[in-house]
Amino acid sequence: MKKFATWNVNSLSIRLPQVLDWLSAHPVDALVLQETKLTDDKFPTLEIGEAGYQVQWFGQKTYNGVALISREKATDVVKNITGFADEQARVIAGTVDGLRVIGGYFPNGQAPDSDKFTYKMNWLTSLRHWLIQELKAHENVVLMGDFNIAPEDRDVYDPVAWAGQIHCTPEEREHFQQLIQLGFTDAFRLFDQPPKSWSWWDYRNLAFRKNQGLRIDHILVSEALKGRVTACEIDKLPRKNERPSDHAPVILTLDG
DNA sequence: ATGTCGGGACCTTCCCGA
Repeated sequence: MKKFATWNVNSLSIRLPQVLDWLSAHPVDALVLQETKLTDDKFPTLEIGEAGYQVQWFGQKTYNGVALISREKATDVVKNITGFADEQARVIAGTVDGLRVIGGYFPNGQAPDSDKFTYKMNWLTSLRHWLIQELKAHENVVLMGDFNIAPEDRDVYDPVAWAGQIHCTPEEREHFQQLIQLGFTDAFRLFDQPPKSWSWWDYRNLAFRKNQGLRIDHILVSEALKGRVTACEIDKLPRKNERPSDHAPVILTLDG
């Protein structure tokens, strides 16, 4: 049995103790983090090493930043999308125990009429082209992270209010479906899930208390892995911590 | 409710991004 997870921590400086606590309760084989918001020289390699994990990291000042934490050292590490020049640190990929693990912090996009949305569309197109190559090179691929896309209306607490809004536009959802068409499966939807399952709740408006959220953090598995998936769950517990991230971790369990 | 966070700088208060 193997376990993989993704978590947007919204600043690893603030959240490191929670990440270490979480790892001791959930000793996963690999965990990808998003929004570390740390330059590479400030990355807490020592603390993560003391917890018994290897780590690869790729960050920048103030914004973005990703990491791949794993029991076994990741090899063939790639930072950002090959073939897409990007100022922003958003992707880290590595091979762990024969599985290609790709962690992504997809652009937020801000608003459908913004420059940031155009960037998001270009980023998604480039990601897809690169993934075609990754899928040719690796049979077992796990693509996970903060996609900043709610794929369907059932992934949105108020689909009417959010219709056409960022995370829910037809263009973003089309990009998500194009990833699925590469041969990926949304592991969360392989199983019956509680209704109103979200992975993100706005800090504002008492959103978590009212369970007003979106499912925008995902774990996609390649065709060869689909039959090995035995569970995929959102762990809401860390969102109840005293200084929580606005995102909850998502956990994948594989047979064998 | 444009309601909260986190980081950073023109730094104890504002701005941006989410």
